Amino acid sequence: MESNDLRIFRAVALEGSITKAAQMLGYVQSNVTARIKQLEAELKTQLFYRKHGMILTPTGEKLLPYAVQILHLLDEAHKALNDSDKPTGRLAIGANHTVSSLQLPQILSEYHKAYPDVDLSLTTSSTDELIYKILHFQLDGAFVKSSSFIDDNIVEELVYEENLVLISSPETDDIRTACSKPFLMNTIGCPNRVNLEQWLNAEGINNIRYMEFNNLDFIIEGVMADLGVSFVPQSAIQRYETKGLLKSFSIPPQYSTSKTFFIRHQDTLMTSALAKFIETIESKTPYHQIAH
Amino acid sequence: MESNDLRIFRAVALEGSITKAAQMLGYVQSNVTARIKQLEAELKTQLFYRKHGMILTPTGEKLLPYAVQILHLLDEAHKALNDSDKPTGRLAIGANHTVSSLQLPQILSEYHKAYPDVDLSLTTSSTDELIYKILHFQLDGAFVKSSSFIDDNIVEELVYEENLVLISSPETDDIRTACSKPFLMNTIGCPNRVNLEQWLNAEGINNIRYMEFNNLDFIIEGVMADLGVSFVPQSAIQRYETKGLLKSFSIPPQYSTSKTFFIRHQDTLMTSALAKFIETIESKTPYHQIAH
DNA sequence: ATATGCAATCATTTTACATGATATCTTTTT
DNA sequence: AAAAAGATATCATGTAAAATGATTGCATAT
Repeated sequence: MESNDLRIFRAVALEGSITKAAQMLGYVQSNVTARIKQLEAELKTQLFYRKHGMILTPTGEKLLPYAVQILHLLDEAHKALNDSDKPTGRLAIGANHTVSSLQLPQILSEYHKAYPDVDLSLTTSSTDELIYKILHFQLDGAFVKSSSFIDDNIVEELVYEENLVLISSPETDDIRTACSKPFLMNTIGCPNRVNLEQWLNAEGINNIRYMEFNNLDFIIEGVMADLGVSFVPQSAIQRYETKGLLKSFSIPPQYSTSKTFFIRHQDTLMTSALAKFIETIESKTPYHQIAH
Repeated sequence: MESNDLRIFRAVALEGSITKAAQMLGYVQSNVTARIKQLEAELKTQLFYRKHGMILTPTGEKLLPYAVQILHLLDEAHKALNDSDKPTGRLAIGANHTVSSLQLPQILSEYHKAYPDVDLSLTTSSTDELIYKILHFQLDGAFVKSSSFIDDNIVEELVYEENLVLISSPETDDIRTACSKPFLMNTIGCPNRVNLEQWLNAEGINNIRYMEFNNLDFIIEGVMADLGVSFVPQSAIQRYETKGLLKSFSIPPQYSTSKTFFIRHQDTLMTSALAKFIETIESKTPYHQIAH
């Protein structure tokens, strides 16, 4: 019993006539006769009384609601897939710990408001793990900091460029004094920290001490309390600096520029849910260009 | 998109592999590949990522639940039809006014208790209309009084034989006196009335007056109040006669025998619901034999 | 009694499905 | 780095099921 058998069965049942059903379906009458007889043989039961027309037997009446529902579902399924203007389904996004706290909540919130039918999921993990999941199609895309991923299957898009500054308590006189204090930083592997170390190296500053914090607010509070110094997005501390709660020092752009990328598999199916997500990213950020 | 396409799609989605799905379905690998590609072409969308295995795309994930449900319903439908030991569905029974009030409620009640999953429907109307509905498969069967229906498509079965008696008030001396009173009878067309008239004719009694009642209890009350006489099943008045509330007179069996038949179309599909109904009738009545 | 409307039958064509062998690509093993 | 293993894609070919067109036969209506 296949769905087309049920389509023919339904037509005959509703029309009460093989001839009319055949016209409706665009078949020739003899074919409809054959299909119905075949269905009756397969189900080992009579579905119609033939009385100069076709009248459902009690068994046929049992089958009809199933036929109607199954055909309706087939129709629904077709619509659900082809109705691709309306973003629906699941959208699995990943993010490195470094990016999740700042722009991402805004982007997700705005996207969810615009497209509430999409089930958003956010996975926060290390960049390596994010890349693995993208290569295995477990994520539709991810926000990461570092670029150039070797793998040809990954396409990346710059979505945000931030300026990192060295921050310290207001009393600090100069950069070198600041650098003698402990650095309140994220755990190893954070790209900001890699940049920082490169600069410190270039300046010939060694003997650096770290204190590990994985929360930006804690870090800022710690710096204001003169627990140590840090290296954070300028935008995140602007309001504290204007109030005189801390002091910031700029370092050369090749070290201070932090780039956020949206990466995805080059073969990801561009669903409307994903397309609209990328649109949302772009609308929130002045920068965007395709790399690789 | 037909159900077999979905069956193949489901297997590939669940196995994550065309090769395994093919083994499971008893197909050769290349066929499964072709079916999936064809389905993707028909739906104009990609359903799987190919990464040394098959991984559902977001669109594929949308389709899967439909496929699962549709295939489940097909299975259900098949079971519902072949599970013919268990009476279910609708059973449309008809009855002439004459029979509906006595044995029928008992039969229906007993049947419903035994097979509560059958939707019983009872249509009370004239014998002619009952026969029309049976010939057009609008009723699965009907209880009627008169026999021999000319139409070859109707089969009949005797289910009940009753003895009709002439009843009158206790003071009535003999049959002829009784017959001078008005007859309280059902409307024209009632087979009992036909029998009665045949006997009266044979006895040479004319000038009969009728009063029409379509309720047996009213008739009996009327007779006890000496409003007139009547011609009713002996079983219905037995308890009144033993109390001396009325008197009954027998007439020859060729006129007094009232037969109830269960008739149906010879081509009615013998569902288990109908078979069990006929069993119930037979168990309630000592008489049963196939006629015609 | 005749004509009409409808389903059944059957020989034939057409289409879609299934197969088997082979190519191609990816991942794992050596 | 090379080879083997494991997976899907492609293609020519075979096969079975579906669809057609013409005709027959039955039941209803005029």
